[in-house]
Amino acid sequence: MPELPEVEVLVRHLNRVLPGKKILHVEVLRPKSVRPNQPEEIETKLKGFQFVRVERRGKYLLFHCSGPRPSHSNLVIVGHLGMTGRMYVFGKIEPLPKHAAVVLDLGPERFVFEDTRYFGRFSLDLRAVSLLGPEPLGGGFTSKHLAFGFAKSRQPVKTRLLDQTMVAGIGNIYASEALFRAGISPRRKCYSLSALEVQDLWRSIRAVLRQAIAAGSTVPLNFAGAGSPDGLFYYGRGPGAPASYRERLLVYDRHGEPCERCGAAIRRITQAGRSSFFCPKCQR
DNA sequence: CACCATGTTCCTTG
DNA sequence: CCAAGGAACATGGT
Repeated sequence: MPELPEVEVLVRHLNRVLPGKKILHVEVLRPKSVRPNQPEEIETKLKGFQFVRVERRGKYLLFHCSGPRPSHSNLVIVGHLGMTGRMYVFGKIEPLPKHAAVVLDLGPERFVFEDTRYFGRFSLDLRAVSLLGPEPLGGGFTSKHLAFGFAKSRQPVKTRLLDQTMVAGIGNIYASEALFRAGISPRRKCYSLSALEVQDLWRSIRAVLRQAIAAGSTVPLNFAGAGSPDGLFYYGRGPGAPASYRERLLVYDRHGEPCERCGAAIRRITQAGRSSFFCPKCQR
């Protein structure tokens, strides 16, 4: 589920339900999900703490918590959804999902971090967060910043956009979408982009992310979905995807379909081991 | 069985 | 030394 817009929508939701809730008990069912911490460490350190607010940094979720006594220092739990992670607050009657990784007892409810592939995290390790580049929708991300990040790079621009230390939160879907919007081929070398192209791309990145957040915010999320916490948010383009979502992805996973703008067939290529989608006619 | 998947990190290569 | 590419991680869908 993991690019910036999806995490942003999730964070907004969690901020409506988590603040003020106290962690009465912690259960780590998948030790890998809390790495590099130990399960016992997580279970003992989190117990008794209370959620204050949830913050997003790139694709990371930062759960700010306060201790049971003022003498306790505050605590930040670092969450990341990986490829398949989900987080939600459930009534206790609901059965735990097959791949529940961490469960927090909140009293009448329970917070669940579920992660099929266990690429995600729920730890106390802030190192990766400290290395992140600026927020693409924040003031620290300017077209000059982007130009600087491209200046000496011989990487294809698509690959570079996925570097979280340059700018935080862009993933495989929105990298392709932003390049399509800007009319730039994913294969272009970073240093070859003109100042105007960089500015177009900068604008496109922000527009694409903003639109996705807006779309996700309008989808009726069902975080209490009975047995199917997935009814809430679908991040692909399958038959289960909300129409608003499907329509917004103009090139991603549309290999062979006609380009929305010119009708040419969308192409799929592999870059740095990952699929990129683009219109060979519109994007140069 | 083969190939694909929204991400990050580690190791190797050049 | 650095940049870039690829594999690994683990599971499920097609």
